[in-house]
Amino acid sequence: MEKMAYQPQKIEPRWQQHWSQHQLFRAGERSELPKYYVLDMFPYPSGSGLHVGHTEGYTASDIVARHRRMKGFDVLHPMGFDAFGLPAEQFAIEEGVHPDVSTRQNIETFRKQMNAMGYSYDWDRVFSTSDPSYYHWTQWIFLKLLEHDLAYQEQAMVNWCPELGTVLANDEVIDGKSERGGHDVVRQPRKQWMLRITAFADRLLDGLDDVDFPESIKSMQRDRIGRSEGADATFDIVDSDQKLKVFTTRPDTLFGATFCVLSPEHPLVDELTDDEHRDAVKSYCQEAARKSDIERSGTDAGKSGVFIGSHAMNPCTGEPMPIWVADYVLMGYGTGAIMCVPGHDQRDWDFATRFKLAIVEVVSGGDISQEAWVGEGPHVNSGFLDGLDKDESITRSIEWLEERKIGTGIVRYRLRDWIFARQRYWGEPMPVVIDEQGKAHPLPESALPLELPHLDDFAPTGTGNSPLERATQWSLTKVPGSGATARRELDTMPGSAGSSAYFLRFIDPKNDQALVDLELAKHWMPVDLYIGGAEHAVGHLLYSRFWTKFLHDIGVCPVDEPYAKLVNQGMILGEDHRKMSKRFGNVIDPLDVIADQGADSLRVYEMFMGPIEADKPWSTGGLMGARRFLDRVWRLFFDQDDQLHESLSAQATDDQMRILHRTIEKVDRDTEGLRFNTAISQMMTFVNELNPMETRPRAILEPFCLLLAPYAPHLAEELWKALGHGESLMWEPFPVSDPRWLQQEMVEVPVQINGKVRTKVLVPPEITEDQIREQVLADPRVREYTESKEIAKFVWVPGRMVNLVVR
RNA sequence: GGGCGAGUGGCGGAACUGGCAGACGCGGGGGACUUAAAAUCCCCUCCUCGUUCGGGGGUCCGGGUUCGAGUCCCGGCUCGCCCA
Repeated sequence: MEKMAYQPQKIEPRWQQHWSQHQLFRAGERSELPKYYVLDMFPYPSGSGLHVGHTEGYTASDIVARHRRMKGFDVLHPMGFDAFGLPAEQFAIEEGVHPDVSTRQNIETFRKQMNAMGYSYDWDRVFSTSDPSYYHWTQWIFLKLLEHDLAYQEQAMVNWCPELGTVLANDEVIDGKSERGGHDVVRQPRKQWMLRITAFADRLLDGLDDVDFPESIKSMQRDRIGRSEGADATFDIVDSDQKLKVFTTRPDTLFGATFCVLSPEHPLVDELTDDEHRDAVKSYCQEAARKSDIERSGTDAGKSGVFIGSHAMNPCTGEPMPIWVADYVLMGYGTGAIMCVPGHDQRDWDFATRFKLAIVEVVSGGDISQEAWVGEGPHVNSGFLDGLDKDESITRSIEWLEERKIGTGIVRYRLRDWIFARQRYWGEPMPVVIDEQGKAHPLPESALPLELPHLDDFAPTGTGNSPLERATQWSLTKVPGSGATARRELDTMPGSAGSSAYFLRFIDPKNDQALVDLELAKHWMPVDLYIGGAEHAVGHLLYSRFWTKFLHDIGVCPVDEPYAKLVNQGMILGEDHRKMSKRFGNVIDPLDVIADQGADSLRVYEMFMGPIEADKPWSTGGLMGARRFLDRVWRLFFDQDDQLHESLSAQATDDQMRILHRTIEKVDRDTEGLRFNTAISQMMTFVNELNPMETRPRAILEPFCLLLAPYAPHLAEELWKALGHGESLMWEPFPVSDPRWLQQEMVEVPVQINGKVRTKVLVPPEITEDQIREQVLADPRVREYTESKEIAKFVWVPGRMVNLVVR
């Protein structure tokens, strides 16, 4: 007869079916228990399916979900699909399939893969952002934003990508190319729907103090928000009635301002340019328009610029300051004009040196003939600020500006409002109609969801208009409540719309009266653990935090921070240590791995590779190691003929109890702390130590089986059943370690002499200092080193080590 | 240029609040079993001197604090990410 051994391909599908049939992972069934909400960043259902990078994060969250269930929590662990947006649409266009069809197909593939991994999602709650019953509420939130004056239309400079036929968000543009496809992107003015995220800038900043996110993510968000305190100052222009408003973070250095720089787009450029300089300025501005913000503020910043022939008056010194145009000053930030203090700003110093402009010292402490002095020191050459330090003189200079009504203290942000429109087909329709005067009217809530009309030709129009203009029937409508002719808004929402409140919808996915029932939301929010890639560090996280704060304000969401704890899983690199990519041919498909070694091996291997947040290279050998570990687990339970080991009924020995309880303690603590790699290494140690032992007592194997369950759930179920249990172990209580078995009878204590380990002594853990001192000094090895020497010091760290300082 | 993070065997990585550096796994070497191979099991595997016991060195580099530093402090180098 054929030997069974461990055959994951046979047992895994069986248990997946069992779990799904018995709906074992439904949340909310045990509401008397404390809740735990563990969420993955849901995926774009792309055509290429999941790869092993996705499965790393999903496996981690699944282990946490399973561990928490066994620890007595009611766990909400949902999954859905971020189906609207560019990736799905580009895929559809490339394949010549309607996105509605391709999205469904792709979701089917994703679900198949996720099931094959053995993930314990509550599939009752699944939705896709492209489902009308879901985007109903995305549209509803938009109406609420409109109602609260947080959505508005504006002529704005946008990133227009002719190839994709749409406007892109700043974070979808990298080095002047589109993130998707690498197409050229140009700056263009266009009337756009915008969301006033800037109104929440301070709250988005302050909220970071209260959440458990990686420091790097927090600092990226702080950078993006870019709060800076300073002052606006208004300068007179020599021989002109115009005034020039500049923003500066260092109003205290006003006495050192020797020139001003305007952005090429600044409205006064034309008026203030004299005839002599007009040609040069004009061609400079045209050149600048071709560059992206990133190029302009990049490393060459401050290397170019032209004088326009006018001067502003320095209000402190009364000296004229030549006005220049330079492309490193951006219109989108501050007032689009700056005052330059070359003595104390390196970029201004470089510019002044290059164009031979005056450099004046106003803060002492450096040598401004060599470089700008950006450190602190008493002010000099600064009239009423002389001798004051930085903080004091900032305060005084702002007071001085305000007294003279030529300036004011102000806080500015780098954060821009959120461009909330795409000229693409595959997105949420805006619940808005435009009347013949061009005025926007919101739809009533009763008209939601406004369904996306079916279009056979959904490709971008190429004119900059949305493909929805082809849906003429759909587009033609009336102004709600008036009967006046109108057309629907043809732009659709951007990709990040659907993911900005989805965590709320998972709580109550079938509610057709509200986004989410408030009581249920109070129960489940916030998300206790959110796992996903760092690529969403700013965009998605900032947007969803913004929406959460807004929904909180209008009483719809009980919390104002959605995620209590965030973890970014690292990248899985190819076996060649390069980023996994079709180009390098180093992509690993989880389904192939599952077919070869089983899902449990893949789960255990990915968790064993290293810390969850680190980038780690794939290793086929490493995967085989995980498989061998599970093989050894199998053989721990079964003999050669696949019969349970006869010694199952044996009494557990003290050694066995100690190794078991050490393992329980470490696996529990490490799983809790998301240190899955060390939890697994402890289970490996357990198997290695138990393997040569004579007996395999049930009292040892059963708890181990439960420890293994979150990591290798299929194998654990199979073993649990073999041990004679009729029920799934998914809700069995997680083993608890007994402190009595954590105590060692004797501990081996290293003895150092002058910091070097020379010998070891075996002592009971509760030995006193006097006792161990006596034992150590009597030790023959120690005596070799102490003979005829003085013992200057005796250090005893209880239970850890001894150090003798000998002279 | 600024911020954040990282640098430990041939490789992935361990090391609690300063306390035996290299757990666990991969790879490599040797052995057992086998007609043979695979699989499995056992032993060795940081470098170096040494026959063994043992000695010396060793966590990117240079200093420091400490009885004791991978861990803390100062200075430097390299890499990664973000911002400029």
